[in-house]
Amino acid sequence: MRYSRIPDETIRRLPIYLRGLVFISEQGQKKVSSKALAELLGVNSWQIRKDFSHFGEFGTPGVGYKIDVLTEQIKKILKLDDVCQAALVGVGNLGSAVLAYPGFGMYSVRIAAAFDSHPKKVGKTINGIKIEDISNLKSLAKRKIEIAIIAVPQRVAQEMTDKLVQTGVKGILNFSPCYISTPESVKVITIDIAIDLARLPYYMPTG
Amino acid sequence: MRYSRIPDETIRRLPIYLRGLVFISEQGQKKVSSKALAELLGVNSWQIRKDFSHFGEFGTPGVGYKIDVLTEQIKKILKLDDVCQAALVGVGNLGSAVLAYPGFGMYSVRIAAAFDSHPKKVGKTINGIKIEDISNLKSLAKRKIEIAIIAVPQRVAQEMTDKLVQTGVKGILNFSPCYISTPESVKVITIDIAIDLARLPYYMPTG
DNA sequence: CTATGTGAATTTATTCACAGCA
DNA sequence: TGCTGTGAATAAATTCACATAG
Repeated sequence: MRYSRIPDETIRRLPIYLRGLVFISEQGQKKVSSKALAELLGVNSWQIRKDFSHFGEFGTPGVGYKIDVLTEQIKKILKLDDVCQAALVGVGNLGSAVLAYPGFGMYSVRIAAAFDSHPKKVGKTINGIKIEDISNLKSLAKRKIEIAIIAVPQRVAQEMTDKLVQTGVKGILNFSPCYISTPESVKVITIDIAIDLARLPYYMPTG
Repeated sequence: MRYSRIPDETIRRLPIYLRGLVFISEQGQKKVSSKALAELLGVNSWQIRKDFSHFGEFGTPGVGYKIDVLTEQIKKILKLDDVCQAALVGVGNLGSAVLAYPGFGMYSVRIAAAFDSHPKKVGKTINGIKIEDISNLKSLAKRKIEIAIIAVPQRVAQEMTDKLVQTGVKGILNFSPCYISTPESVKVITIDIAIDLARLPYYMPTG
């Protein structure tokens, strides 16, 4: 079933597969079977094959998948073929951790600008990125930055979002622990680092 | 349909509802309708009602839900009625941000210990928590800490996990960007802060 | 008249089992 | 023989429509 609509759940898993493929590739491997990838990632092999089947056939029965071909395909589906520039808004504890995080490069995303409102932070350089004053946010339009990562306190999250939308940002990764409202055309993904911890006790054996 | 098995997706959403309820409560409200809560959180009202219906009936038709009753119920379902102690392993950039994060208290989780292997960090105090050497990990068993948050490099994530399992930890929140293997009895939830960013371009309009 | 709670319908996702290719 | 790719079967989640309660 080539090129049917790709289920959202499959899209959610593709970056995980990508991470696994990069890992295996770094170990010098050229090919991988769905079974081997599944074991590395803690998922089922048939799930992987079904997911891949939604956007083509590039495995070889009896052998497996060529890692470079598969990696390229997944990046293409996720629209990660070109390097994408992102801006960070809010360089507090969490924002600093995001700025220092090495894992974005794998997904072709580069943090190219950082903003904060605190005078003590503005002007400092972290990881090669100079922190700019929040009033500079409007320069994003000219700089062709279409992704923003916000890590600001809840009380200013919506305000920052509105400003970002005005500059023409098309996607926001929201680390603030609240819903932020945007036009249909601006996609938001929210990560609340506490919220997953909250369901851990539910799954833990009692006693 | 009282007390049927609660779907996993409902469990995933309960902490979000809890966050919303705490927010509304802080504004002095005592009651809330599914519609008002839905608007605050950016979800559907029927989804909220359906979710709640899996574990009881405590709304009043024509009025809404009493916030305190609902909050208590959700905490009970999630097993968050008692305060839960957690240990942090790995006080790097991300670990420090976790340690400073104010949002865990809402879910009755308190970070009670922190560990690192780096001699420069051991002995320092962050947010009232003194960082201990990783060799002290075995003391967790005596201290009745059953939740661990790991934020260590991938190459030592499995090793730390194995040690934590040995101390009797029953749940792990994993910020390391890799799958970690545990016995059935130890629940793992993984958060890779880069992985959600990777699917943002897919949902962004092209052009 | 308003808002809950829920059966039924629909949509979506997972799992299985195996045909078919290298 | 080993592994992919996929229809069919199953399971799960979402959405709707409305009876019912305050």
